[in-house]
Amino acid sequence: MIQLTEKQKELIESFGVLQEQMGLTPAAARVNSLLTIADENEITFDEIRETLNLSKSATSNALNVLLTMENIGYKTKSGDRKRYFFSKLDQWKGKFKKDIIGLNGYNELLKEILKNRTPKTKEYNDKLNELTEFMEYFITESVKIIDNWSKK
Amino acid sequence: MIQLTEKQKELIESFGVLQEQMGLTPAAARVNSLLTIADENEITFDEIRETLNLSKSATSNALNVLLTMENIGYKTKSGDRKRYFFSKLDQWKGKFKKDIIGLNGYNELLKEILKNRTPKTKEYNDKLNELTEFMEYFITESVKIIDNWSKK
DNA sequence: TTTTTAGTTCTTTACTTGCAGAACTAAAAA
DNA sequence: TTTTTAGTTCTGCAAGTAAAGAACTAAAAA
Repeated sequence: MIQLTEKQKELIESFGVLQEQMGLTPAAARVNSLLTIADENEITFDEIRETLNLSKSATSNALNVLLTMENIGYKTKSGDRKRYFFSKLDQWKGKFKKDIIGLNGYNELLKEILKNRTPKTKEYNDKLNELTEFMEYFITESVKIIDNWSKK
Repeated sequence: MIQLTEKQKELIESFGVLQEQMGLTPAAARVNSLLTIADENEITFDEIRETLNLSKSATSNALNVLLTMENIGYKTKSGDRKRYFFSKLDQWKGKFKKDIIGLNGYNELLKEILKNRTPKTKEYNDKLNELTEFMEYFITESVKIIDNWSKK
């Protein structure tokens, strides 16, 4: 059982809620929050289960989701079968970049919509065109921004 | 009933799927797609209902969701009680900006987590600190990018 | 005044989700 | 060889959602 201050419990809940809004299940959001907030950086399956009052299945599924998203990782210790889970913070920049580049797919569809529009609605088509150009601009410039940070 | 080419039907489906992934319900996603793709820029409640084979309630709810999100708008014509719905494309830039500025809330929480961490895990705390600095940098730079486009 | 129009709201149903609890498994320990 | 450990997978349920259909409503038309 991981000892948590009241403040930490509170932070786990609010950070948990934020992450639910970003698509995680309640259980996965709490596990990720715990690993981000707790003083001990490496926490075992059973400690997580006990601390968050989750069932084994919920714990197992949450951890596996977070592992495949690479939000967390784990290490092992020789002569010890347990896995020690920890929060990975360094995937953030990569995720930002991926999300932004993902907008390309959206933009490609917008362009195809534009290509297939009647020429009669010029005003609307112009707006649509401006939007695709904006998105293209935004994507390339944002990626530049992110890459520039890494160079600092 | 709005006449649609096979290509348009196909585009409505693929654009619909994309928008479901962005959080819209299937019905709302199709309505938004229809308003984006159809040749006629202004479409009535009943035309939408018929074209997409939706119930009145589904149509009503979808339209109201899209209206409050400001994804669509409507106009009226004097001596005609119907509302004529259309796709708003110009909200996109604003939404981008809002989403990015919304990251501030996330970042504030990360900062508070950092403030409440034990000083013992220096390496981890440093990473967390770099993350919050990166987010701050990313937010201000992205907003600049967006504002620069508007000035062009 | 009654009927029609243009929707909205309520009720019910089919389906999905998140999780608990129990059964299971594979490796290590006893 | 049996038991324990460290989980995973399966089953079932409670709660939540999306949408159909029907009942309703407010304004306009007849």
